[in-house]
Amino acid sequence: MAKQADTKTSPVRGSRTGRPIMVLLDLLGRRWSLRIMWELRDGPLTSRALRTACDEASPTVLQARLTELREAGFVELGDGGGYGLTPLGQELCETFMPLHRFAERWRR
Amino acid sequence: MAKQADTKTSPVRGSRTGRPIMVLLDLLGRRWSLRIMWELRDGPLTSRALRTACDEASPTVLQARLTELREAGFVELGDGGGYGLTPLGQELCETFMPLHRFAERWRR
DNA sequence: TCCATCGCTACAATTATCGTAGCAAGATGC
DNA sequence: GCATCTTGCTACGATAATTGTAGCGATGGA
Repeated sequence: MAKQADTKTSPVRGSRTGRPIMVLLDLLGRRWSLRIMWELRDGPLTSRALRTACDEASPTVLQARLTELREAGFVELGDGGGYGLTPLGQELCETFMPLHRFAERWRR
Repeated sequence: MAKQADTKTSPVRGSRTGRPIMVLLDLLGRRWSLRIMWELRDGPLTSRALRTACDEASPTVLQARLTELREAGFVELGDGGGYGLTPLGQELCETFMPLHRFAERWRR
């Protein structure tokens, strides 16, 4: 791969300040990031199952997001295969849960 | 512009199902969407002030996001100029507030 | 009138994402 | 052994999104 070396996902694309909230908003603002977290909320999925859950999103970008989310510590590759949320990732995911109710109200 | 006609932002790029949560995750998963909501949390900003707050992001995409967020009902253009959150937008923004605390803990 | 700022747009260059195909490694069955 | 399978993951050309710079018409003061 050797695209993103060792830091986070990149020299923080969306913010020069490096404030954690900006880094987080940028990371989650990339395509499929939020969706991936959302789809993993009920438990681990294999890479292909995740792809199916994400409307057959291209494996290229899915792999990229997965790597980023893994480096961020939100997602991990289970020993028996399959991607799942880390405890930290679950915590983050629960932060989004109110979004579900909000979205339902919002559709009108 | 005439790119997105009258529906939401597009025929729901990130999801074919049209489930509100997917539409929302997709909308917020576009670049600068989350950031814009975040920067408007303390009150309205002029388009240029918002641009400054968003690390000089290009006005092209900022306008695009602003239009989408306006069509979604989260942002409005105040009578005296300046973009601000609608009551609905404030509600959504408050949903993100826990993210701030989370991000601070996460940076380590 | 001159100047500043407002919201907003054009346009080319650069990135990111898509879509399809396929790899190597590890199971499983025969 | 040896065919399958499925796993995580990658290559690569085509397409769509984003960037950066410049500037528009309208509005409001001096």
